Amino acid sequence: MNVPVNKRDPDNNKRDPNKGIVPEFLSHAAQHCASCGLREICLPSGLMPDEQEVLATLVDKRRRVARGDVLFHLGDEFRSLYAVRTGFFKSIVVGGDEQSQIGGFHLSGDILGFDGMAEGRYESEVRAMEDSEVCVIPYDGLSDLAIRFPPLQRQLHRLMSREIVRERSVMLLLGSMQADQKVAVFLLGVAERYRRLGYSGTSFILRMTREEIGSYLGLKLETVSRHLSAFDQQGLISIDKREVILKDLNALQRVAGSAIGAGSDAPANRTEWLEFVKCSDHPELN
Amino acid sequence: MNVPVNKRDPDNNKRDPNKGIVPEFLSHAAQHCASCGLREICLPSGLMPDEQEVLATLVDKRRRVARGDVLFHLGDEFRSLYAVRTGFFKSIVVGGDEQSQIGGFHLSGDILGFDGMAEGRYESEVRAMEDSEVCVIPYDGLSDLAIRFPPLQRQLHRLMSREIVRERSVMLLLGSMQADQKVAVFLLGVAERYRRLGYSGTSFILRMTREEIGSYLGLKLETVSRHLSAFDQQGLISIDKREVILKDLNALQRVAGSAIGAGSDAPANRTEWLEFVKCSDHPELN
DNA sequence: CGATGCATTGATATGTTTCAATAACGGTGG
DNA sequence: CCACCGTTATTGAAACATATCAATGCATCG
Repeated sequence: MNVPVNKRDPDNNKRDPNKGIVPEFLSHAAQHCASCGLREICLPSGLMPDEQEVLATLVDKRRRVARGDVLFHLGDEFRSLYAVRTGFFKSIVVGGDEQSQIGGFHLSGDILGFDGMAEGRYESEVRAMEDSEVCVIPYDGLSDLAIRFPPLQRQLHRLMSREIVRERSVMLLLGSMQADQKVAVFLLGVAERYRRLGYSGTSFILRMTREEIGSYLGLKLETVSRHLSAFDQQGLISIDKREVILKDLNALQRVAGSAIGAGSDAPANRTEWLEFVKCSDHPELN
Repeated sequence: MNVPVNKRDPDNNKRDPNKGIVPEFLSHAAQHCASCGLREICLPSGLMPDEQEVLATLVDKRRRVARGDVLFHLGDEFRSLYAVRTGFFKSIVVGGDEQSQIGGFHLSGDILGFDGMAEGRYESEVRAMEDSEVCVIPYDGLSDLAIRFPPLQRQLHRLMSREIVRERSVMLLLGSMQADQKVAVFLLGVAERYRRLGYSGTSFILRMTREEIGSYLGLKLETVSRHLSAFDQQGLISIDKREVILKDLNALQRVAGSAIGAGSDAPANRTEWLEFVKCSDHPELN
C-alpha cells in the first residue's frame, strides 16, 4: 500500500478505493455475486437477482494474488476469466524482441483474460501491483450458462466489446496525442475510474510509478514527470510524488482535447511552455 | 481499383486478392455460407457443414458499399455485424476535438462492428476504400443462434477476442516502436494478410495512401514516405508509388524487431542512417 | 491541357529521449 | 536508532527522431 496511513484524510477519498466496498462481515460468509458490492459494475450487472444467484454457483472460487505475482502468464492455457475484487493489476503486452508495454491498469470490477479466448492461450501477462483478490470465472461453465441465460450472453458480449472500445481509445491516445495531452487524458481517466467506484475523483493516490505511466502512454518516465510538474506549476493539478489533486478540471480537459495556447501572451509551442511555466513561478529571476 | 489492368502480371499475385475467391457463378445462385469461398476464415470457420447451413439462413442479406461510402457511422444504432466479402475498408476511431485516426484496414473475411455491442451504438466509423460488399449479420438472430449452437458462440467469442488481441498489437506498435519499425511491421502485416488469402505475400499493391498509412501508424505521411524510400535504397523492398515487392524478408523482420545497426561501419543513429543510405546510392558524390 | 491529388525530397523547427546528477523516501541490518 | 542502500522522482543539457513547411514531380481525370 502506498497510502500514508498516518495522514489525516478529511475528504475520505484518498484511501484505497477498493477497501470497504464489500463490508468485511460479508466477505467470508456470502461468496455470491448477488451479495457482492461490485455486482453493479461487474459481470452480473444487468442480470436479474435470480440469474445472479445462478451465476454465483459458477463463480464460487476466489484467488489471492500477492503484490508482484502474476495472475496469468503469456502462453498459459486459457481456462478462466477473472473479475478483480480487490487490489490493482497491470496487464502487459509483449512483442517479439524485448518489446513490452503496459496495456492497461485494472481495478475492482474489471474482467481480465478476454485475450485468451482467441487461441486458447493468454496472449498477455497480468501482474498484481498490490495484494489483490479475484473471482475465478471458469470459461466452460460461463459458456454453458450463457446458453441458458441469454442476458448473460449479452452481458458477456457487452464486456468484451467494451474492452475493444477501451483499447481503441488507447490507440487514439498513443497514435495521435502529444505528451501533455496523454498525461492529461491519463489523469482524467484515473479520476473518472475512482469517481465511478464512489470516490471523489479529484484527489487520489497514484498506484503506479512514473515509469509504468510512461509505459502505458508510450512515453519515457522523465517526460511524464516533466509534464506532471508543468501541470502543477500551471495550477491545473497539485502533485507530490504519488498524491494528486486535480484543481482545474476544465483546463485539464482543454489540454486533453488539444487546443494549446488559448491564452494571450503565452508561448506558441510546448517546449517554451514548459520553460515559461517554470520561470513565471520565480518572477524575481526575470 | 488501384490495380493497373494493362500490366502483365506473371506471378498472378498483384490483382485484387478478393477477386476470384468466390467463383462468379456462385455469387448469385448460392448465397450460403456453406458455399462461400471465405467460410474457412470468416464467421463459419470451425462449424460443421450443417451448422453452416443454419448460419446461412441468418446471413442471407448482402450490402454493397461504394468506394468512399460509409458502412456505418459513429453513433449509428447497433443492429448487425458485417462480414467483408469483397473490397477494402478502413475503420476510423474518433476522439473529442477533431482527433481521429485509422484503427485498422479490413479485407475479405474480417468481421466489422464489434464495437457496437458495448453501448448499442457503433463507436467508430467504417468506410469503404473500394467498391465493396459485406454480408449482414443481424445481431439478434446471431445471438439466438449462438444459444442453439454452442460452437457458434465459441466462434463468436474467438473472433471478438482476436480483435482484442489485434488491437493490443497495434498498441504495442504505436506505443513503443520507432518510425522505421512501424513501417516494417506494417509492410510485413500487409504481406501476411495477403499471404493468408492465398496470394504471394511478397508482391502487392498498397490500397491506401501514405497519409492513411501514417494515420494508422501514428506518423505523418512524409515520415512514412521517407522510410519506405530508405527501405528501397537499402534493398529491403522495391517500391514505386503503391507497388511493393518485399525483397529481403529477414532484414525487414530484423528492423521490425528492433536491433538497428547490426552492421559494422554503419551509422549509429537513425537520422544519419537515412542520409547514409541515400549517399551510398551515389558514390560518385563522395 | 490545366487542375487536382498523391508522393518524394530538402531544410528547419519542435517535442521527446537520452544521459547525467541530485534529492527524497522506505526499508534493513548493524 | 541511525547509517546505508536501492528505488523512485525531479531536473538540466544535449542528442535525436519526427513533424512541419515548402518546393517539385508525376500521374490521373475531366
